[in-house]
Amino acid sequence: MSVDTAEPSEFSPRQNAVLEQALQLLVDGGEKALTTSGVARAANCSKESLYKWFGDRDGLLSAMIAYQASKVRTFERNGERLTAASLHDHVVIFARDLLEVLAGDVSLALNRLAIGQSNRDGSKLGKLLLERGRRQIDRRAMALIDAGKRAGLLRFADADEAYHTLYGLVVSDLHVRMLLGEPGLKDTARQAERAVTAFLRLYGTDKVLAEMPVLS
Amino acid sequence: MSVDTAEPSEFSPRQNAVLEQALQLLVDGGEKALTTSGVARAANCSKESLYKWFGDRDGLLSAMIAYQASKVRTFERNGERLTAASLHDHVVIFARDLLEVLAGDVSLALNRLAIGQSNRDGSKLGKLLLERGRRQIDRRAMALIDAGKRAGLLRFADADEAYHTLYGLVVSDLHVRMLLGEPGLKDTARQAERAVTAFLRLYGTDKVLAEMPVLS
DNA sequence: CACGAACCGTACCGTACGGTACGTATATGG
DNA sequence: CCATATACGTACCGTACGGTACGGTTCGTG
Repeated sequence: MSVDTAEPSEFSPRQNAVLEQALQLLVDGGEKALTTSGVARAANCSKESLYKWFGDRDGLLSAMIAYQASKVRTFERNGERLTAASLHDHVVIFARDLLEVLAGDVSLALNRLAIGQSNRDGSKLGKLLLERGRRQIDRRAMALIDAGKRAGLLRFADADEAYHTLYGLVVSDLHVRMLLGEPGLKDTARQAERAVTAFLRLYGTDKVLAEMPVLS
Repeated sequence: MSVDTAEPSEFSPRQNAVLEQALQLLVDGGEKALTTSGVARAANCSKESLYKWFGDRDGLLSAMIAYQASKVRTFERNGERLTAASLHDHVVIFARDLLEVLAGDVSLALNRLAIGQSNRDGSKLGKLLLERGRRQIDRRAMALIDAGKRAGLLRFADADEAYHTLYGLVVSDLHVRMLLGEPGLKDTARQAERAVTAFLRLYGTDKVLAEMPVLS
C-alpha cells in the first residue's frame, strides 16, 4: 500500500485548526451558522486574521474544501494478481468506502454548501469540490477496473463508461436523498453487495460469471 | 392516456402567478435572489399579501415546491400489450424523461434550495420535494416495470430494488454534478440508451435478451 | 351608491451579517 | 532592551434582509 503524496499543507497548522473549527461549525449548523464572526469566536482567532488569511468569506469556503480534500487520502491497490473472488471483494470494498465517504457528515455539509452556492458564484465551489474531492476516488476505481480488465476478468470498451455504471449502481439516488436530509439511509452493506453483483454481471467475463450464483 | 387528477389548485390563480414569478426569480438568481421584497416587486404584489398567503418565507418556499409539483404531471401508460421492443422503447422514453426532468431549470433550482436548507430546518423542504416531486415519476416507473414483469419480459424479486437499479443506471452521478453546476451534461439520449440496455440485460427474461445485441 | 374586504405600494423597524479599523499582547531578531 | 511583525479581541460601519404597519385603491355585493 502506498499513500498518495499530498502537497504538504497548503495552510499553516494554525490555519488548519481554524479550518477544522469552521468545518465543525458548518456540520453542526449548516451554512447559516457559518458566519465569519462565528468562526473567529469558535477558533479563538480574530476576524482580521480570517480576512488576512483567506481574503473573504468565499476564500474561507474554498479553503475549507481544499483542507478537507487534503485530509481524505485513498490508498492505491498493490499489484497482487487479481482473481474473480478478490476482484469481487475489492469492488465491494470500494463500493462501501464510496458510500461511507458520501454519507460522511463533512462531505454532506460541504456538498450542501457548494450546491447552495452553485447558481450564484458560477459554481466555483462545485468545481473545486468535484476536482479535489472526487479525483482521488475516481482514480482508485479506474485503477481497480483497469486491473480487472488486464486480468481478463472484466470486459468493456470504455473504462469511463464502466466506472459510471458502477457508480450509478452503487449510489443510485442515495446521495441526493442524503443531501436532502432523508434519514435512515445507512444500510450500505447490502446496497454495495447488490451493486457489485449487478456490475460484475454486466461487465464480468466468463471467468467471473462462472463463480456467481445463477439467476434464479 | 389518462392524466392524473391533481387537487385543483391548492392556491388561487393570483397566488399561482406570484409563485411562478418567485420560481423565475429563484431560477435566475439562486436562493439569495429570492427575497420577500424581490418577489413582491417582481409579482406586483405587496409583502403583506405574501405573508398573509404563505405565512412566512419558509411557507413561501414550501408553496413554491407544491406549486411546481402540481404543474408536473406524468402520463400513465395505457394497457396495451407489451412486447420486448415496446418495453425497451417505453423504458428508454422513461429514462429520457427522467433525465430531462432532473436537468430542468426549475427542478435544479428547487433541489438546490431544499438541499441548502436541509441541515437547518430538519429537512422539511427536502421531504416535501421528495414526496411531491418524486412520487409521480416513481409510480410511472413502477407501473412500467410491473407491466414488464406481468408480460413475462422482466424478472425480479423486489420491484423496488429493480427500480432503484434502473434509476442508478440512468442517473449515475449526473444529478449531483448538475446540482453542483457542472456544465455540458446534456447528452441524455446516449446515456438513456446505455442505461436501458444494461437494465434489460440485468432484469430481462430470455424473451428480451434474445432481441438484444450480443456482448461483443 | 355605500360598504367592506382584499390588495397594492411604501415606509419603517430590529437584527444580523460581511468587512474594516484600532488598541493591545506576544514573540522573534538584532 | 528595543523594534518589528503577527495575531487577538472588540468595537464599529454600512447594508440588506425578514417581518410589520398604514394609507390609498380597486372591486364585488347588497
